[in-house]
Amino acid sequence: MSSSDPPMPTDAELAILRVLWGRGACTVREVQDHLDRDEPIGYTTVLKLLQIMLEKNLVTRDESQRAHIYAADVSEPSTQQRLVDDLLERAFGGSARRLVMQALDSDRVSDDELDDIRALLDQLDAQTDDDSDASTA
Amino acid sequence: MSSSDPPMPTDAELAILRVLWGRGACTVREVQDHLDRDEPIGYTTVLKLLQIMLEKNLVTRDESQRAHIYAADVSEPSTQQRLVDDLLERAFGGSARRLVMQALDSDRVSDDELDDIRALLDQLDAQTDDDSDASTA
DNA sequence: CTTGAGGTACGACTTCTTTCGTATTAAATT
DNA sequence: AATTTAATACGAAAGAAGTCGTACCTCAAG
Repeated sequence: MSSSDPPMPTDAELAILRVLWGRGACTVREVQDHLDRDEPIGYTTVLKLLQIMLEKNLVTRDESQRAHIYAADVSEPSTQQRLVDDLLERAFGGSARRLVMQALDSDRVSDDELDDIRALLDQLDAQTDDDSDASTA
Repeated sequence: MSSSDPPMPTDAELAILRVLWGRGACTVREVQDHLDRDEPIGYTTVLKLLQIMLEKNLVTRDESQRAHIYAADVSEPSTQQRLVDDLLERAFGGSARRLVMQALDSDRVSDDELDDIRALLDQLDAQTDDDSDASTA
């Protein structure tokens, strides 16, 4: 294996990844400028974090220019999936149902979002049916 | 304020809370015996964690017996809610829709669970309508 | 050539979490 | 009463995460 299992990003690393996912490859300064934290964060702090993330293979960097350009080396969905799975294990005993219910039961979900989710449910139903059909074959 | 805002439980603390939620009030030894960790964990470690959790108001204890009895002082749903909200902010930019989709998109969800979730969706639709009516009053 | 702006590298400090060793206390048993 | 057993309390070490200061490098402008 070469880089099969990237480690779970820490809090600060996740904040940086979110910038890279949102804006694409960035210099250190760009990342710093677009982190939205409560507290402002020093330039060298961001730099150091990116260097650590490079070692962990969470990002890649292009050193061809003087200002190195960093890009995410893990995808947003796969990272989110790992975070959700982790929370699922740690706090919900693996029950996705209960996690989803907690998520929905916050007041953060709009009607439109509910519609979207309902659509996804339908789609999953179809998939699950396909699966069971396939598994009986 | 007296104890209005309990802090977010750490990993080890959450594991302990899960024992207390599942089994009700416990002695230190009971907690230790029912923690399912990869590594076994020392008695005094559990004790120390519970003492810290007591200071943080995550648990209460009954000292009337020689072996103190600890009980969760935060509820499972409210804690789960806070963990979900936290993940929502940190990784999903507050979009519950996307979190739910990640959660559902794992292969962990059965048909029955999907039905449950659909039922909750319907219920939420009703609630949302009620809320908008009420908020105009 | 000198200087200064803007970059990288890296060590070190702080705080938080987890862990356990050791001291002490209290009860029960002999 | 003495001893053993089982508990609590507490200090402190080890590790991880986040933060920044400082040193150094490079290039371009004067």
